[in-house]
Amino acid sequence: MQDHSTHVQCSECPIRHRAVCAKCESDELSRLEQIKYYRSFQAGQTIIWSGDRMDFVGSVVTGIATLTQTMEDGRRQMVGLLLPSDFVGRPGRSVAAYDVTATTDLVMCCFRKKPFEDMMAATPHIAQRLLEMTLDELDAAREWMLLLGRKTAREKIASLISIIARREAALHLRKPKGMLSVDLPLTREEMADYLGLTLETVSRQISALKKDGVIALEGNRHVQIPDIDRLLEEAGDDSDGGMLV
Amino acid sequence: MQDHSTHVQCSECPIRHRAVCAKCESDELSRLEQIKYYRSFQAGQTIIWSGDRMDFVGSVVTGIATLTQTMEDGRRQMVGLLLPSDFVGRPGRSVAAYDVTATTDLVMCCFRKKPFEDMMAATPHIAQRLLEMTLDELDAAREWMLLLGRKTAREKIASLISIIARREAALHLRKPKGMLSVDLPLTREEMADYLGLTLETVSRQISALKKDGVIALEGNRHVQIPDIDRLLEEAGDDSDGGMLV
DNA sequence: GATACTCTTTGACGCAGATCAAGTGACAGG
DNA sequence: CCTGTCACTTGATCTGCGTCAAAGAGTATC
Repeated sequence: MQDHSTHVQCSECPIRHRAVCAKCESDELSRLEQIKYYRSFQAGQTIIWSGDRMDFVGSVVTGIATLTQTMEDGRRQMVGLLLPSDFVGRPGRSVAAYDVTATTDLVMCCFRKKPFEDMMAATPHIAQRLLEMTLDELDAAREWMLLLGRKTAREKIASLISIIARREAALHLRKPKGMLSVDLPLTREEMADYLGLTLETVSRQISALKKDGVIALEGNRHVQIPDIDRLLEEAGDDSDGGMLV
Repeated sequence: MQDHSTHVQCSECPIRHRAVCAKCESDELSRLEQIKYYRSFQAGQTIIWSGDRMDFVGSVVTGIATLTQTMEDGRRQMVGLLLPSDFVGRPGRSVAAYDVTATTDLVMCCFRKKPFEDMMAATPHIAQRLLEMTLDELDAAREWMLLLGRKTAREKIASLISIIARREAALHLRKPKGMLSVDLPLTREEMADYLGLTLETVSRQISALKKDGVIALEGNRHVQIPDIDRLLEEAGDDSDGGMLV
């Protein structure tokens, strides 16, 4: 697979940045430009329900969305956390498999499915880029499975904070230096759904990490990390998880 | 994405069946034929360790393999179960991210990475087929996350049995009819690693399901399912999971 | 046929995290 | 200012599953 990532130009629309190479596919790019459109959602709004017809794919421009699965009796498990530039929707399927919810105000860049699929069939780079993104998501899902299946509540919380710190850092393209400081974009209940815990346990473990000096809280949603290595150790990860690359 | 699956011809090599369309890509197919080779492994043998250099991709021809992640203190979580025709290895990465282990005697059809990637770049169908397979895996991973995060031990066991039943049925292209009967290709410990439990809990819950008449055991590894709907209900799934399609 | 494996089952007990419940603080609206 | 709501914290208690331990069952080796 050729790497075109070095000469990608990013602009307002993340799909331009993530899914195609600007230099090599400029004509297809302009066709993508023609079929794209934007949708806005308010915090808390459900974008689409599992089982609904879904005739678009898209990527998050600003804000945060979640994918969740719900059992009949109401038990919920988050299975995806979408930050800006993340992709939603599956080419080749017309029914949503998960609830997609905006947890903050959110702007999404959408493409109607049919023309997007046509374009994908015509331009190999898009399919290849999408494959790469999907493989990354699969890796993230497998990391998540280890967390859900084998980590303690304390390790789960430490993992979540470091995952969010890592993703925010990657997003802003800045190296973490000095005292790291992270906004948690989720409520305690959403964190619980992410981690397979109850919200009470989430709250208790955050308090415990704070008492032990692993993190410091400023308000409820803002976390400061005096020692990232300490946090990663608490998370039970055997590597730095790409944090310091 | 065009659907060529209807006129695929399957033969000894699953990659032919799963990754490309025989009618449309016959010339590329013959090139795939030229670069493929087979490797055999014994039950229990580790195919590759996480962190090792991995210069091939491949797909399982016969037998069963697992992907597992291990924490420093030895806690293990299975993150992938590979049945015949499943694909291993990630184009664009040269280091294995998981331990890959043969749990039964196994034959794998391999392609050296470099020529496979060249071929993928040259033949769009391969990338598109691989994207589809990866998206399927991602869906399975997300179902698995719900299981790990929110299901009880009993539901986990019932889910595992129905998952294996479904996949075996799909493999043999036969509709389940009458008394379903399933071979569990995993030890109790491997099931525990799949489900995020201990082997003792797995054993206890299997005994409980047997006592309650949900399943019947014939030896340790062979399960009979008198009532598949009952089992699916025990699994906590809200659909039949494609069982009866 | 005895021994030594590995895989599995079953029992007794303890604990991490769920459940149930009460209380705090921030903020909006009347 | 009072009141309601929402997100969060903290406490008390319960329980599902993990841990530790022992023993049964099947298979291979000599």
